[in-house]
Amino acid sequence: MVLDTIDFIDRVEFRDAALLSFVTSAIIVPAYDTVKRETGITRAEYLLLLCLSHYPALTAQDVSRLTGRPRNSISRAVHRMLAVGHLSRQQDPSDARQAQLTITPTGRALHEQIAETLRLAQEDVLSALTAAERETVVGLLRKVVAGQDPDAALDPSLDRAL
Amino acid sequence: MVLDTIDFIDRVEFRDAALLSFVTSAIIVPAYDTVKRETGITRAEYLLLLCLSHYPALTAQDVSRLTGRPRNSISRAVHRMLAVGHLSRQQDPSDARQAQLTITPTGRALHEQIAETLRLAQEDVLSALTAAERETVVGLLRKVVAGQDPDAALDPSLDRAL
DNA sequence: GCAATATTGTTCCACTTGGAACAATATATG
DNA sequence: CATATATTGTTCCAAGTGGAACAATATTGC
Repeated sequence: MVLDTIDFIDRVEFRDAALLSFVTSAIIVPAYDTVKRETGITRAEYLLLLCLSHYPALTAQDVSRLTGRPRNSISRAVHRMLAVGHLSRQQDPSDARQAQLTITPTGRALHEQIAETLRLAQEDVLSALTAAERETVVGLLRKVVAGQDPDAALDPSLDRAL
Repeated sequence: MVLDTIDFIDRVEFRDAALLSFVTSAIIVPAYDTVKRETGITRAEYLLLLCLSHYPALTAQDVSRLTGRPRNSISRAVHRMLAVGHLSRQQDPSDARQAQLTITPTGRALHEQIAETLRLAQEDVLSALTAAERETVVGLLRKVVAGQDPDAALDPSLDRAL
């Protein structure tokens, strides 16, 4: 029996979603495995660093909403990253429930290493396209993203695949 | 603080991968949650049914390779689906180690229900594109898939997102 | 033909994950 | 102003997951 994932995808009832999923996974999965092996960092932890490296300060709740991961996952990630000094936490004076999280220089350095791994994986997979083709795909994906119901759009967020 | 996942994606170091991931998740995650809620079916189980509904018979190992999930996950899924009568197993006479798996009518019906959920979610998200645009994206994604190293291509498979 | 190696499917276990309940604090409502 | 409701972050727990070791069988190499 000849088994070929690619032929299989072509016959699936939701082929377009399967194609998207396959390409996404082809980038994300190997890259994330590399990150985990090289740094021991967990997915929630890396999403946390990613968010904090793009905002001056965020609460755990902010990160949860931005990434679509539940608050307890983020809470765990915050504690681990605090323990190894990749971020710092400052109690919010105006609201005793929440704390502002900030990334430290070592956290930022780690983030840059991880981002580079992801970026390389992305280039590796997408190099099958010419520059113009890639621009076309990106443009159309942006159109899809822009077309989502804004309320619903926050939900899928970066969950699961990224 | 204004938090917008979409703006965030635009600033990420690996933006194209993030876009792909977002669109994939926007389809897959809500659809899969619906499937789980409505049918109680697990991801490995649904991948199993999906594979078996597209091949006359497969071994557990075949399914593992097609989906990229480890054999023990498939083994568990096979036992659960056998228990509820969604598939049948027949010992291979030519190789006592393996068994041929076949989907039953009830399994096929369940698969069709699940596939319809996925297909609707796909249409919902991708309806932001015109038919021509969608064809363009699909064509370019196929080119990306075709451009992958065939050995590596089997690995990401349907893992993680689908 | 036999020993070494590979493959299939399973069990076991350690780990990650996310839902639910919770305490502390803040906000809304009458 | 007091009570009801909402929000933040945490802990606990049940479930899913995948690596590793395993027994049974097949294949390979000498």
